[in-house]
Amino acid sequence: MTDTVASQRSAATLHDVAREAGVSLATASRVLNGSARKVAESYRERVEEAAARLGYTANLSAQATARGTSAIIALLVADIADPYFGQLAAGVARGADEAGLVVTIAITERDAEREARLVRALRGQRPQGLILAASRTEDEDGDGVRAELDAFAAMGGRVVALGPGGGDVRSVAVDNIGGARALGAALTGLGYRDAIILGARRGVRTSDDRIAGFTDGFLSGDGQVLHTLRGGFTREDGYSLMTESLERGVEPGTIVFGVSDVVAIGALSAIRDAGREPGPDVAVAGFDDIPTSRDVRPDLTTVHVPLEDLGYRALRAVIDPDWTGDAAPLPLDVLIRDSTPPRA
Amino acid sequence: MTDTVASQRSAATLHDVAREAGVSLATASRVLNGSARKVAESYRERVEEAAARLGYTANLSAQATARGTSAIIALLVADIADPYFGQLAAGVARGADEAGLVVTIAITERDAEREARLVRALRGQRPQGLILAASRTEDEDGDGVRAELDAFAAMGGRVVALGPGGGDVRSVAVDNIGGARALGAALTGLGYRDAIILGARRGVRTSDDRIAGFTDGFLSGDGQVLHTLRGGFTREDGYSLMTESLERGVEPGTIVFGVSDVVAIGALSAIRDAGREPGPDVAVAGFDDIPTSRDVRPDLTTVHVPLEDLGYRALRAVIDPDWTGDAAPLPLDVLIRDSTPPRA
DNA sequence: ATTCTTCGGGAAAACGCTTGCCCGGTGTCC
DNA sequence: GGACACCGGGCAAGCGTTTTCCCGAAGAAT
Repeated sequence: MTDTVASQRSAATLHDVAREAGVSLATASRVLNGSARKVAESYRERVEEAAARLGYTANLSAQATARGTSAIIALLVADIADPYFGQLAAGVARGADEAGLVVTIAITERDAEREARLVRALRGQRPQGLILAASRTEDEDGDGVRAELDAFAAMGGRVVALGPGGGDVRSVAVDNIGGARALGAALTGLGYRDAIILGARRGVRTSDDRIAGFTDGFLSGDGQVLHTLRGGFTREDGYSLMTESLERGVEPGTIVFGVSDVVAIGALSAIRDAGREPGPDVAVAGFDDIPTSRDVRPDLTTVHVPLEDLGYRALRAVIDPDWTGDAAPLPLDVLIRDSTPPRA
Repeated sequence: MTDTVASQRSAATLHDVAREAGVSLATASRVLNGSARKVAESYRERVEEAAARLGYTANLSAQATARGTSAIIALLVADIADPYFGQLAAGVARGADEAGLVVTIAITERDAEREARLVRALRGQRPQGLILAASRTEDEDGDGVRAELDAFAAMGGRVVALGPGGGDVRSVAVDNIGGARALGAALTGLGYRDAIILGARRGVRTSDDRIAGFTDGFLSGDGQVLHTLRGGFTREDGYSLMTESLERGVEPGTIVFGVSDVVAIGALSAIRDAGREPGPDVAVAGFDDIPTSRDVRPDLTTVHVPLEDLGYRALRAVIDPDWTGDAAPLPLDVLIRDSTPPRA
């Protein structure tokens, strides 16, 4: 009986391969795990055969300790079940796969303290880079995170954030302000004059930017923002904020802007549950263009954000040693759909 | 100027901490990285202070090589942007976080060869366990994967699959057959007699089970399955399969069963785009109860699958050294909603 | 024929950590 | 007061790799 893969209780080591092939450790290493040095063809074959026979796979941890650098990218998201982050993650994963990197994922649950803890824990992996997709907040409570990030950068790790960067943090940004402004303007063009905004907590950068942009665009088209409600980024937040709004009273023909599609979709449900009809009666617009935005009825007017592509870019930005940054934030396109029918 | 975190270009090592604290490497290790042995309080303090001062975080790779075991769980999904896998991943991530484990994620893109390659690559990380959430197919083309899995198990890694396990593979299963059967029966109870099934490729276990169960339940309620179309698991598959069906001609009052909500939602769109009305005219039912199923109109009749919980269980199953397996597949509940109005 | 290069295999020293073992100092028991 | 546990710090041998040297052989140049 030959010494097959299944017969051993723990993984074959490079040592095993070298012995099996009758060569030195050094030679085996050079053959199997990419080295600049040449190895004679006869040796190469022997080693490769031995490796195949033993089912050898390099121990990445050992490789990382020896090389002093890992093949890991860490990805931090607020909530992986949220389609926004799901698509982002898909882009990151694709890029990582192309580059032969492994991605480890951590969930912040939108909690700054937790986020700091996670960055610290991830630091232990000595990843090549860290992609921060969790919603960045203004500095106040983000200090812990900031400190961990600096520590990470100081030990030679690259950090890229989706959204504003700063300091050692590279940034892949979309033009939230411009996109929201265009949306606001387009809506006044459709005849809307009164708006309600459903946003996240003050200080959450993405939300703040979208609110500011929308307000700007809507005002410039002679509209007025009746009020801005603050909650969070989830469907439930959208639902409860909208319910609150409806209780205060919402005139027919008002447009409700949710700072993300998920929020807007929650609002849609709330409107329906209050016995009103989204679209004709109360118009709704979102932001992100997640796939679901096309599947709800009425389908959702929104601003397209190329999420998957963004994730991919973030990955590129993090692995490129001399990344200079994108010139400007990515411009975004408005998509008018049925949830905002023209008011004549 | 003190020797602060930011002043070094690479991470502080345990050696640095030990020197800074004036103790041996062994003592520093025992204080910082959990050991059964006690260390005098005075020493402990010195070490902890030094570690804090230097911003020390243990190098997980080195730890893994030294200990011979990592703190990693590998998760294999077909497509992380799909809400099904997103929720699953959320559950896995939660469990891993609780257990102090890191999860690395890989995307199979529903390609068996790719899946085999990924398992092999992940093996290099020597993870404690592997969670296989990518759709399992019958053995024919899965041989490569099977072999890699065996190799993984042989070197001491635990594997759990969502769906059927077998061999060294632990399994966390839901009762797809029973759930689908109950759905089929419930629909005949609502007065439906003619069904069309939109499924994935033959051989994809989950799809096959759901089709079999549904057919069984529907027939037993005196219904008939007009035809079963095969495609894939995505929204686009649902859309194109439904379009194909509509071209063949679909009588009013027919029920369309999509093997997943995503497929069903694609069908919904196709029906609408063909100028027909989902629900009253052509009824639709799905499977999984993803959040979106409640947001589409008409909201989708489906079978609830506790995805997040399932992910969590999978994680538990993979880390528990003496896991005995759940007695039976988890029973599933049918949710009748507006997409299948009663006919009578 | 002699000296220089070049080539490529192997020995061994890292990498950053854990852990088995030794050993000196206390406290306990008879 | 002596024999005997304990206790707990430190030394050093690992863990599975990579990579720097060293060195002998073979070919090139003189």
